[in-house]
Amino acid sequence: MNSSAKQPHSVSMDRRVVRTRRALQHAFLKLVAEKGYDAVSIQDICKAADVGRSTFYLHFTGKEHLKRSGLEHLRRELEAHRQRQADANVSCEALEFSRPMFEHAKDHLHIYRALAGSSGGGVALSTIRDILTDQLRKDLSITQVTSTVEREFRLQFLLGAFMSVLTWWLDAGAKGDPAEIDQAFKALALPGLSQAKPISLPSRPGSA
Amino acid sequence: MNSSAKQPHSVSMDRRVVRTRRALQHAFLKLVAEKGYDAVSIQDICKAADVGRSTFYLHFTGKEHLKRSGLEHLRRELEAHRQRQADANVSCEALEFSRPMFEHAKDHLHIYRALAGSSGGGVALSTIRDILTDQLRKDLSITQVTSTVEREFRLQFLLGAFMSVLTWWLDAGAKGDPAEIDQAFKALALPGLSQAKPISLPSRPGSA
Amino acid sequence: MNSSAKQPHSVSMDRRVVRTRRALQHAFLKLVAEKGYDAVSIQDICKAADVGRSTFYLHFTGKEHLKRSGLEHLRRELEAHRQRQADANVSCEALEFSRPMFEHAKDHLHIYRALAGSSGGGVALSTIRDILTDQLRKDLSITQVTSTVEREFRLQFLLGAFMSVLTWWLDAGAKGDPAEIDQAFKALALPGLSQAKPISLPSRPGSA
Amino acid sequence: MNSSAKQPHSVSMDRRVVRTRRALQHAFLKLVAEKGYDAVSIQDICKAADVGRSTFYLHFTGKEHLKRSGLEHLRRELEAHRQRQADANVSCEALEFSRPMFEHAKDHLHIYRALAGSSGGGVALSTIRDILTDQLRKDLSITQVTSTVEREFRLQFLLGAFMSVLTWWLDAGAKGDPAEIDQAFKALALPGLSQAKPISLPSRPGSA
DNA sequence: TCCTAAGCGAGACGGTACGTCTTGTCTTCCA
DNA sequence: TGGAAGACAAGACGTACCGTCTCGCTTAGGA
Repeated sequence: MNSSAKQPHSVSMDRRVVRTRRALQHAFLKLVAEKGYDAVSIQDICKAADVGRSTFYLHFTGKEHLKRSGLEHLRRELEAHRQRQADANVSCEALEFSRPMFEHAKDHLHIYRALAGSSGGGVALSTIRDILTDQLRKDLSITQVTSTVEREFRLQFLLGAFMSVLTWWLDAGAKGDPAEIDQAFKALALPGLSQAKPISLPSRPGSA
Repeated sequence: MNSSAKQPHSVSMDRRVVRTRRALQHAFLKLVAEKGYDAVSIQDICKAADVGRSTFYLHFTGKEHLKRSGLEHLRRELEAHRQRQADANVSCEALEFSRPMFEHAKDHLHIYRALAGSSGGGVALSTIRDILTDQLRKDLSITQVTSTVEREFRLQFLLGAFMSVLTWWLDAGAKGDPAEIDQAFKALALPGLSQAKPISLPSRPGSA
Repeated sequence: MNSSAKQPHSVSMDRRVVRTRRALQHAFLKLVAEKGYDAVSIQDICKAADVGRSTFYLHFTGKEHLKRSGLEHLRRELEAHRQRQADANVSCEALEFSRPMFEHAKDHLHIYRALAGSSGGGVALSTIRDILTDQLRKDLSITQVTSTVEREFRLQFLLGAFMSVLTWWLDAGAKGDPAEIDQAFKALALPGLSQAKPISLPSRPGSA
Repeated sequence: MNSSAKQPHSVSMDRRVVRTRRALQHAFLKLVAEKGYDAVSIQDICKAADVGRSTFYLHFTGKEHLKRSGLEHLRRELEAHRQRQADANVSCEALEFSRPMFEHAKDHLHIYRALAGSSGGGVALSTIRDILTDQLRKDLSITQVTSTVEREFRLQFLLGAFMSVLTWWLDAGAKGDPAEIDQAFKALALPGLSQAKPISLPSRPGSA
């Protein structure tokens, strides 16, 4: 009963279990936001959630697992959100990934600030980045860029820039309409991308 | 005797001290590259450096201190490198920070891969980022951008993109001439920057 | 429903209950014989008996209770056996307790080896000893020994010797006729007892 | 540095180590006397000795080890005591083991009561028994008894009786001269032994 | 050249946290 | 609706590090 994926969320799951997990996840977010991921011990979480430490291990294998359980939830939400966006908005311009992300972040500000803001140490940044990587890769594959290296290079550039901007925006309170920040981001990013000139790069920089 | 700054480097410093510190720093880099920063315990470092654990605490207050001591060294080197570059090359184009950085990274590849590569978990990324922030801020302050917010936004964008590209390049082995990757980076970054249109942003997104 | 004494054995007792208890007691004996009393956890017993752990607590208050429940059964059997012997055999020589005990042990060898043999750690030795103490006390009270202290001293001597011999005999497989070992035991014990000389002992060594 | 046997007792051993071990052993005895061996947790011992729990594990592998360390000490002492007795008293009558034992027990009453008395649950009884077994075996081997089985049988009888008497005597406060109780013990034991008649026993009751 | 101050190793020590295990109670769910 | 399943709190276990400390030995660098 350890995996959060085992039970499709509250389908015939003991109500105590639901209660306990929610308490743990909530306490986790709170503490991470306060002290940063590394400084939060499992004991802290249990104390904050008012849950016995052994009970913690009935549900999660460790701090890492608890974190991932939350992120998995996030991923599913984001994926759904993106899908809805894509369905509604046909005018699929380039860099489709950024807008839904900003919107979703604003909608779940408290979570994102804990997991992606500078408080909390950006625990989940790499996970979010992975999620976005998938999407962006698709976006770029349909462009005119032929070289794999060139494509990967642009991927890194865009994602780095985006994650940085996202974190900054979250830290600042995510004020304003997500559309605004998205527009600003694209204003900086697109001109460079549209440059046809495929800069020469070492033919095979590696795969790591 | 704890601070590395106390002694102006090898001026009348006991040779044993030098030996010990070097051994510790070397072991630290090796282990971080192998297992990642968090997974390296002080005990590991001492064992690898063949240094008594209590001796460690004669020189450093903890793992964090040891890391910073190495980065301080790096910072000074980088600063010097930048200065030399600036003196020699008068054609100060924009985004002056990137080129020296790529070069310095390639020159000290083994250190950078341990501290900034994905192995090692990017321990020093934030420190490097801080170093670059100072420089980039100066670069941007002389541009036409007036709004503080707009400037900060561009800063985040550029640094994020740069750090991402740098890490990627390092992970791939830092093949090719630093000038090449620098050129590629600027090709993506500059067009967006030169856009005069200062995108409207929430007047005061924050200060963090 | 906890006490085994509550129901006078199979008088209108739910057959499922009987089944469950028997399963637990059986598993208990098996495991004690295998690993010794202390090393057997309630979890082990339940697993071996294929009974839910909470069910265990419906019938017994703990491991100790389970053990006693078995011994109570034993005590009743032993008492009955003794009575039968006494009725049949009128030639009540001294040390009447030993013979029925050896016989009963041989008759229920598997139980005795688990509870009194060196495997199992002699869990029940003290209980058996208590049972025998009652009987022996009566035997001794009719002898010529007057001093309470002297009587107690002889009690301890005899019981200690008997329990030790019994355990040894059980560990060795309880081979041979119980009458033989009983005869041997008495041959060592009786001469000393028949000595009339009441050795001087500190008038009141205590009461424990 | 875990074994108490490694260092011949305070020969160049860190005084802190001596202090800590003594504190632990002392606390152990006290608690065992109070609550019985099983009910004493390592945490209790550490708290009572005012020693960090991790420090405990620097010296002992567990409760068992701590117990044995004390008994090892006891064994050496007893052996020495026996030797002294044997040297002084040439009139080596039979059953030489009992007298020194009673004397030693009286000399170290507080230890014996904790480890062998009924309070404390007779933690060390089996160990003491083992020690005595060696000695008694020698005593019996020089008697006229030829059969191995017969000899083993007498061994069990005597040891059982002796341990029982010893425990009883300790529980009662070990009042009186050790010589008195020893004399009483021998008065019960010797007549049976001197009986020449080697009772028939199953030729080979086993070896366990 | 010596000898004195330091660097150093070894490791004892009290802590904190870990992940595991067992116990006895209490609650949910299902047949 | 009563009993089985199992969630739960409590707390001990043995391990791993941490940071502090004391102890002697070695050794470098100034007298």
